[in-house]
Amino acid sequence: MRIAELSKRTGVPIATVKYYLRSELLHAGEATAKNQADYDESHVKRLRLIRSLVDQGRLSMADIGVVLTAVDDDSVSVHDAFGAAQDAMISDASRTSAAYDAAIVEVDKFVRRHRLRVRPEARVRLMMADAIVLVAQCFTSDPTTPVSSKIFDNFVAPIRRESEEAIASLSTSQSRSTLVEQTVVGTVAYELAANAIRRMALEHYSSRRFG
Amino acid sequence: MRIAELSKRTGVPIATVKYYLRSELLHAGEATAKNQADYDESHVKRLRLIRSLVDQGRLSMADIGVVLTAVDDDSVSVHDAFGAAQDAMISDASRTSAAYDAAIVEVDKFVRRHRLRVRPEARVRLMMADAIVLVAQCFTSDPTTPVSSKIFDNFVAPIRRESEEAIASLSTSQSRSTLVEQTVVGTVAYELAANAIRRMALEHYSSRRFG
DNA sequence: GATAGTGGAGAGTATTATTATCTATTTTAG
DNA sequence: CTAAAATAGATAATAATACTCTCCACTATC
Repeated sequence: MRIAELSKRTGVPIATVKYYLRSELLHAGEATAKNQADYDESHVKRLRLIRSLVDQGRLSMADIGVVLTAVDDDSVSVHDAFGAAQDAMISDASRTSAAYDAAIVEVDKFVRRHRLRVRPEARVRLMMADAIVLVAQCFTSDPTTPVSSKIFDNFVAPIRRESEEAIASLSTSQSRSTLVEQTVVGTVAYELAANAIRRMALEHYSSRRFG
Repeated sequence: MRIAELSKRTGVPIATVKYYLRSELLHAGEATAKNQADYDESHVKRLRLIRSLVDQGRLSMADIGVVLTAVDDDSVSVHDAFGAAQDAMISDASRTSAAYDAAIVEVDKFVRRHRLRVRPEARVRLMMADAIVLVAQCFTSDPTTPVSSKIFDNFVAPIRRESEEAIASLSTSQSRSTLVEQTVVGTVAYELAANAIRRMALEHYSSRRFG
């Protein structure tokens, strides 16, 4: 198909498609002439993936580039690619305070206590530390002393069950890149859904108590 | 305290504090002279809240303004303020496709099935619809036919338990604005933590299967 | 009494994600 | 076959956002 149809099928303006091509987020179509190229379903799929990461995942173009590189690089295993993609999906805020250092210690305890196989350098540890700092800052009188990671212990069991199932349900008949892709989008979709459900539940119980 | 100390205690640059004052996200200090004002703990607290919403909640200044208005307006009940704040915490993407209309129908079914007291106009419904569209787009061959909301049914029970507890644990001895504030920050903190834990669990099980 | 800090207002800047323009083709409709 | 429409690719322009800087007329402090 030509660019006009690609644009129509995905709802992404032609100028934006060209921009993604230039940025190498989208692979070039098959050239048929000096100023003609042929796009296929893989372009539609990739475009949808990019838009999902922009709109729902709220990733920057740079981070999307890292995620897509991880998806596409065949020399990297599924697990490593997924790790790289996950790292790219975590913002790089400053995180340079005493509270952070203390929070990181709590995260390490948490990981050990639950025997989670998480890389020591995995950025998801920073994400968890963010949460701990946030709770300390807004729910305690002294924001500098860290909150114990035990307050999150009750979350672990149900989340583990669900995520184990999510990984198990991936079909190995899929190509490597599709597996990574699905895990990435699945992460975004799951988080959206789970957060939405909790917000609904909060509104429900808030209504009962305060409404 | 003067602005320099306020800046030092919160890590927010003076120029930025002034910007928040101008934008009315931060209330003015008590004026002691034509060019002097006195700031107190309430300013420190508010500044931390703003930074949390910027850094972790990824809200725009405009949306933070809406949230803070809901927090501050004493004429609105805790429940209504919380609803307004939650609405402001959901992005306003386009959401104009056939797939969306179908997804919204699924969300309504979901809300009814679980007997959740959620306002018909609550924007969290759009958030849930986003998740359904995303799953349809990336896990099915035909992205236009909607995915059933039942795929999320298993999430509900544990999330309900946790959120019921979260609402119950709020101390009524707190001021109205503090209650709303804590629910807002709590939402951000919880989502951060829960998402982080799931990502850790995903890495764990991915490591077992693919590592 | 010199030096540094302050409130307030307005202008300036950096970044990001597009969107527009231009040129040299190529396709396509009449 | 030919004129209008579309395309690739490159460069420039734009819109929005979140700051950051510069002034100025004071005020505090050493």
